[in-house]
Amino acid sequence: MNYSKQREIILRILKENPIHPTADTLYDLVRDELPNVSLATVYRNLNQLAELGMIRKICALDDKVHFDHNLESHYHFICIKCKKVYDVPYDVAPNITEALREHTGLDALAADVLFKGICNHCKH
Amino acid sequence: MNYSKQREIILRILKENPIHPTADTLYDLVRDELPNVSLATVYRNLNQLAELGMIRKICALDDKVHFDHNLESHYHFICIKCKKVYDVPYDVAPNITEALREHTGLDALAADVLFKGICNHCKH
DNA sequence: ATAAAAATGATAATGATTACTATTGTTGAA
DNA sequence: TTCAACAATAGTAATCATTATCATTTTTAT
Repeated sequence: MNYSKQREIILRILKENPIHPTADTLYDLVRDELPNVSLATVYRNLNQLAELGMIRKICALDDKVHFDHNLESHYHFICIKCKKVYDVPYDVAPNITEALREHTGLDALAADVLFKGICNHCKH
Repeated sequence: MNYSKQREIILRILKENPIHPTADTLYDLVRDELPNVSLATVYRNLNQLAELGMIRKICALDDKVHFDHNLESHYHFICIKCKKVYDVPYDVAPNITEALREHTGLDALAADVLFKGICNHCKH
């Protein structure tokens, strides 16, 4: 994978933002710095970075894919009103992959936990 | 919601099948009994039934939505090779909604857990 | 400096899902 | 039972997120 300014900026902006943006949202953010960037470039780079394990994809609702730069084990909470995705600490459900193996014999490569509800901001 | 033969058959076939089918797969199954059914009807009914809480949607990969007639608390395992979705018992990660509240103060209306890996069938 | 490989921007294509519309089916009351 | 109001359907067009294509530009190793 060769260097590209586009990829560097995409990754930096994703890292700066705790909002777990979609490709579309990230496209808008990147365009502030790089007005001629193509939406295809954003998708291409996000998929490449995810493929390399440098970022993660989050399948949050039934529609758009969100992206997460945080590689540590953790989970997510999506607000069904504002659609924001929040991080949830690993401690909430630790060792579930081990529990899966004990209970079912299945080996999981990944465990995605997604809570759905209304965030504190939208409650008020 | 008025009765319709289409909805009855769609729901019955979903209940008969443990495979967590997509709308597309279900469309094929329903057409065996009701050759003139429309794909739009399948989508419309699945969404209505999900809206009413009579079935559940599973956001499994980044692409298609799967449907689940099992309303009991349980989780899922998707095989990254054959794409089949298997049920995982609730015991593997019990009380995670309570754990979420204790750790974060957030109230979750739902908790979706999706393990990814290779199923025993595809391993051999 | 340069040639090969990789990445880009622009846009067309894809594929899942939803919207639209004319028609048909269901329902509850007269 | 009949009938009007309304819900649901089949068929198909439209939408929208994502991916593919391709000519051009950038990166990189020699």
